[in-house]
Amino acid sequence: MLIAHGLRPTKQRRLMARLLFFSSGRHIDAQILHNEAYKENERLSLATVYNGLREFEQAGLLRRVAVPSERAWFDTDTGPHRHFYIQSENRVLDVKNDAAVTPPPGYRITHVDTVVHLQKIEAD
Amino acid sequence: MLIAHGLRPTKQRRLMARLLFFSSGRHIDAQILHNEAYKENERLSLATVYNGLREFEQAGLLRRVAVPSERAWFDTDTGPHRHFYIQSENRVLDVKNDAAVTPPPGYRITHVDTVVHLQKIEAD
DNA sequence: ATAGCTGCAAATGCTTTGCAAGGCC
DNA sequence: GGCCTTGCAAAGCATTTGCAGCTAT
Repeated sequence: MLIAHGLRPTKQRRLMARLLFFSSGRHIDAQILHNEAYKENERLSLATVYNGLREFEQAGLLRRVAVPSERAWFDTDTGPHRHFYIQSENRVLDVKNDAAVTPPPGYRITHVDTVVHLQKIEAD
Repeated sequence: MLIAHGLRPTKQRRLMARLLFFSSGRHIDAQILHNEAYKENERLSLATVYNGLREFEQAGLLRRVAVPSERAWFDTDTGPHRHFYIQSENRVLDVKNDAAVTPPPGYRITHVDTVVHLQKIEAD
């Protein structure tokens, strides 16, 4: 998987990949991933986690989620789908149903933020 | 306007309000606003701009836009509408047409990020 | 008068980077 | 072996905060 995306499969990157993709549809930030590595008694510097997440993102393995948090969130599901964000709990969830957006019980929608990402078309 | 939103109309806040709302549908961050203040030969500390933007946001005069920029963007239009974001130029635009999302000429859509903001419903 | 603001600088928190040491092909 | 990667610490940014002095009401 790493090789297929042009990344050398080092010990650290293999660990990160294992933690990230063992279960699907995960939402993580650098701290969380770093903590998980420590729980597995693996040494992994925080800087390497940041660099690794950026590499994975550029390789198309992760997608950055646009939540107004002070931290950067990544989603292991790179396909098109929407997110719930609970600011008070700093938590990110997937919108399961693709048709209707139904908030989880006990929560109400305050507002919806839609950002269409653009890229300049190169001239020939 | 400031008084109506519970903010004391100090010199600095009046200046910020003037810069922000003189024209409509503006997208700004703290740096931009600070620069504009300097162009008008007004002294306004960057910290005051940050604090002011936060106050304006909490007062409902501004809305924070969820772009994956390292800086926080604010929109003077607090109504529901969508945004374009051009990462390479660090620029935010409104989606004009409410029905179809048509990118400006010369740009193509890379992906769409939708975040539904939730809030916990307080128990009675 | 007095509660609330502002300015400055320092602190904070997240993220990136420089560089020497180590690992992968 | 040679080049890419890691780890650590330091640097870099954006943003917030502490506090003394100032300002609306």
